[in-house]
Amino acid sequence: MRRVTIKDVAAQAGVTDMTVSRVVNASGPVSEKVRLRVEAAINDLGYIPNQLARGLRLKRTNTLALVVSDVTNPFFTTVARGVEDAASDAGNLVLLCNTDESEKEELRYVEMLAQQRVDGMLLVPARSGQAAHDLVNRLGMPMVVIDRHVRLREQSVVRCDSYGGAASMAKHLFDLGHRHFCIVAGPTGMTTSDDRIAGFVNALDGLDVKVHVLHGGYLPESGSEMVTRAVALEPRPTALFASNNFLTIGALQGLNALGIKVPEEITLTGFDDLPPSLVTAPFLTVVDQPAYQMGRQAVELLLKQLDTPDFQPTEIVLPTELIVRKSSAPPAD
Amino acid sequence: MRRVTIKDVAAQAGVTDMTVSRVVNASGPVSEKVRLRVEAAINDLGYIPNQLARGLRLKRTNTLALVVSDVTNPFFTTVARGVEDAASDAGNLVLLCNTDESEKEELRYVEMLAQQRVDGMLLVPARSGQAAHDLVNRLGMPMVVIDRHVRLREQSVVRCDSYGGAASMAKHLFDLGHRHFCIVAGPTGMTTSDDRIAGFVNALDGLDVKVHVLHGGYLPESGSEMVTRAVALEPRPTALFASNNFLTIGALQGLNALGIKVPEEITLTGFDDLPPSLVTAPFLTVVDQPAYQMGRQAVELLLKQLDTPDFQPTEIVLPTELIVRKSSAPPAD
DNA sequence: TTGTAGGCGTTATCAT
DNA sequence: ATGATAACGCCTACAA
Repeated sequence: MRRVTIKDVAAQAGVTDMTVSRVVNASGPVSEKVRLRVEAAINDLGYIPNQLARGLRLKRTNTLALVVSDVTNPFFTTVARGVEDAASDAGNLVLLCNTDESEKEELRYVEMLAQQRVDGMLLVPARSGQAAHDLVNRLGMPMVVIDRHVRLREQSVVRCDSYGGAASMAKHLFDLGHRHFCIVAGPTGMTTSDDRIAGFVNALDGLDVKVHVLHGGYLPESGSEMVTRAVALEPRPTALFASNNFLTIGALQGLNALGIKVPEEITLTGFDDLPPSLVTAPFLTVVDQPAYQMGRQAVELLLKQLDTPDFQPTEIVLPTELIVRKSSAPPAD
Repeated sequence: MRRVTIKDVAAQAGVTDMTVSRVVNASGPVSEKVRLRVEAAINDLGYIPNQLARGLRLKRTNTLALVVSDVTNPFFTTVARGVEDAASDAGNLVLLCNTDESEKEELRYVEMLAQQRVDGMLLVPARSGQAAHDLVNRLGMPMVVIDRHVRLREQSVVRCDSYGGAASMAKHLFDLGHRHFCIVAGPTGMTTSDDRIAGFVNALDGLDVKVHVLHGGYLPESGSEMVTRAVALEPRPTALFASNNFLTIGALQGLNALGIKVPEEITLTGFDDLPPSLVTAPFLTVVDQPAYQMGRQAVELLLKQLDTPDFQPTEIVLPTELIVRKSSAPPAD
């Protein structure tokens, strides 16, 4: 059950492999007559070009890698869809990797991907992402960072205005009359989370308000856990701001479990919206980011980088949108 | 900026490439002294084995492909996570492809994946999936079909008991007192959908009930659209059963838009649960399938198939679970 | 324990 | 317009 090679096709068509190669890739002059014969042979034999051999020769695999913390998070799911669509449009395949925020996993994947000679990498850095970033750079692998960025490193990034988005949320809540806030955040060190905290806090700078910041994990359970700490603060904050979608959902679950009504007893807001296809009754006031577009643009940037020598690292910052819904209301008093 | 090859390492360590190969793959005897020298050279030079060359020689790429209709559907998102985890555990990478239920796209991907010489394929067939299945078979590519299956073809499948799951739902609704049902289904031809309809209908066979079946697309909008048709039926059905998660959500959105209260005015149920991390207040009565496990087991089956000559097509049918929640209640009357 | 020869399936380059 | 040659980087088989 040997695979059909270019030589088999050549023999069948009575030419050499080079001629077949020219036909397959339209990479050189071939007489009409010969071309037809070769095409017939290709169909007869069911020839499938071997991209391994091709890649070995051309140093190009038409394969990109997407490394995220967890596809299961709808934000990343949507990013992944954008990435796959844009890659597919350009004839590229996408390898998907989940790190679960582990820098060790991240490094392991980068190494595997380097071995696979992927053409480029789309990376959502796990935590600080320094080590992975340095490795990728040392290997000279083209890369575009998505969502978060890596501090103190030159890099191409496609991200959102986390700072401004959080600031707009802070203003919204302040305008509603809130003066005592609690930010439910993930681990420190992620630039998005840090930016969101900074944006929120600085927007309220100079005003007579109190802002607590709680740090925890990045999964819903952690949101639930932090929210029980938040409502135990004295005096109890009247408005909560969670720094990502999983934390927001976890916070809401936690409040439900505690029997605390949103927004009657407390206001809950967050970063990241949920896709309309997942929500029957949109309820949460959130800062939304264009996840799908982030994925698409990251790929476009990466591909441009691939065939531009001396490409300069580029930063693309997409705008966020404040979506006001039922979960935010004036404080009860 | 040439890449370091095995020969560079060999030269640096004062041995031949074969010896380096033996060290890298632990594939033959190497004296302690030489091994240390080679390892030092590998580190010095930052050698990264080229999997293209390796794959070309070994005819093995350690890469699997997952072809689904849309990762954005939480069912497939979860399957994808299971696939990636299991593949990663075995040192494999996963290529992700979205077909959007297009058989043309499906074929295009299968062809690209064959060119990449992936070791095997995990396929959720688009619609009937016949053409893709035949192509994969003709190419002799190992494959495991997930979720749906391809009619009249021998194949390895990991799927759920759609028939039994739907039957248990029918019984649940009948026991609540419902006698007039409407099934909100996707396009015909998908085995899951067809099985769910059959399971539901047959479970009520011989009983004095009425069951309407509506067919449409597979996205939420279609669920909304069908539900407006459903509630216009005379007499209006008292219980709805949607054949997948997107249709269920769409149906609920549609009912909300029409101002029809669930479950007070109508009972709404569906197939597929939503991950707990996405839902704050679980509400829908559903038949749940173990999506993550399906992904994992599919990979395990595929890997077993890879290194078992004459592997016999195997079918794994996982049980479903009826989860009764607030959206189902006795008919109003 | 280590090395030599050859080939995996392509394509760039140069020649005819 | 077509062909011969060599190389991409690695590993199997065999020899030393």
